[in-house]
Amino acid sequence: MKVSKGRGSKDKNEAIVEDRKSAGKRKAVGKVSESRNSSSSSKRRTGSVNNFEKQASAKDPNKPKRPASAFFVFLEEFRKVYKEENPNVKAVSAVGKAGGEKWKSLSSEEKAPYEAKAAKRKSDYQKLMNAYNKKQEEEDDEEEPAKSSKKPKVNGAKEEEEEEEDDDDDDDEDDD
DNA sequence: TACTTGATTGTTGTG
DNA sequence: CACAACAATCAAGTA
Repeated sequence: MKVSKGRGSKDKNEAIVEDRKSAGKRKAVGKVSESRNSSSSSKRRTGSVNNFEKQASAKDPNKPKRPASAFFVFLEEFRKVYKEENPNVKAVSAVGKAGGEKWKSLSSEEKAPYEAKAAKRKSDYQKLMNAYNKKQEEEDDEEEPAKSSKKPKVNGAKEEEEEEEDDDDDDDEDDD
């Protein structure tokens, strides 16, 4: 029991989720945002509140992008299938709609493999972030110490996240 | 930019 | 100070 929730009285994210869906796009909802709105002003861009920083963060080529969600993983495959069935349709919106519809049609078990894949990506993402984080610390010297200090392979890179490997799934193996 | 949904992230708010 | 929950942006596919 967590005494009380955060700022809002709504302890159910479901309610919000519904709202989000209702609105269609989660943009400028202005529902319970009165609070953070004061500070964030309009929208909290990418990380930084100041538009100035916005570009800074956006210009980070080393910054790992967000991992694809289960839906995106599914989309990747769906796109291929959709393309074969609809070679004429190359609009991303078409695949998005069709994919979204199909996605909802799938059962939890069917989404399971996709979620598993997405989960794996998430782990990798966190790992990349770890490296990215470190980089930020030693940015003072060199961004990529590839010649001086040579670090062949860091095996125990897992901080606290245990990664489960599926032998049956295709994974990136070792690179020599 | 169009569109999909999920996730990541950031900020706020209360205890 | 820390957790919790919301709120907004972004992630890819091509013309």
